[in-house]
Amino acid sequence: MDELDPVFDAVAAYFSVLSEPTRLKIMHAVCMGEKTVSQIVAETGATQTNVSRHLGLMHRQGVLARRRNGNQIHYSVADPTMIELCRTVCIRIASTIDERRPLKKQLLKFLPPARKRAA
Amino acid sequence: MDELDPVFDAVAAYFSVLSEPTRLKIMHAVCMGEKTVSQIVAETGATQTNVSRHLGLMHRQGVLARRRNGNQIHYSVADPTMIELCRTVCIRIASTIDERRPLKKQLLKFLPPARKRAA
DNA sequence: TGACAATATGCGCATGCGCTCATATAAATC
DNA sequence: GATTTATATGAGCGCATGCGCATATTGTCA
Repeated sequence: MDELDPVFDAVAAYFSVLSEPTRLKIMHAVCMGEKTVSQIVAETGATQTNVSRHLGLMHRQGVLARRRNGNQIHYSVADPTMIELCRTVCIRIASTIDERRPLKKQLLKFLPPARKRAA
Repeated sequence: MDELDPVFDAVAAYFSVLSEPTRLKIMHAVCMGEKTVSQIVAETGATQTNVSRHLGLMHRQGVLARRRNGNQIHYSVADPTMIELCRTVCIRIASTIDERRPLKKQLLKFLPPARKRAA
């Protein structure tokens, strides 16, 4: 089974991107369209340094795309699979904790209106 | 955005389970049916201690189900969404690294025969 | 009851990782 | 060129986590 090690490492690295609350906030911020670093900082409430670090990491991983416009840099989702995974997990968690209504409602906010009904 | 913090934490915790190679090996070992701890240890090549730790964690998270049979304990997948996520990521990674054929072939091993053709 | 097999757990270590402070780079504006 | 705005980066800290060794727990069988 050793020859599969690089496979497991790659998959683990992929999931690692989404295993951090701040990065998930960033995904949530840019999933509807590209955003400036400043916008992301404002939306997430995280430090500029910290946001920049995570953005750099996500860009290196191929998750986010960069676009420079003068002074500022716009980030957008480069890997739609990431969004798909987030939606899947949100649906799953929402169904798991049916008793906790407020949290469920918040989770469903992540779904586009169309799929909100389906769930 | 602060009121969404518990949501992001929950989603991050969910993905965290899959962000570790050894736990992915365990998922791969039990995804086709329940297995004994000893069997999982043999299949993954990891230490008994380490496997037991990960199994306990995954069980506490609701990912795996336990079943005691005399001396030994059988673990099985309790959350099918986890498998779905793994398949999604495997497909994604395989398509990303088209040039690295050997790795791609190994990734596709994770898919059931039916979907292997679809991908 | 004693010995052996299967699984879990306390403890300590080492590494990774997220975070912050200060500073560096880059572009715009004066 | 100097200042201001926007973003990135080096250094260091603290904590979480994966791991292994030894040992505890639980069950089986003689």
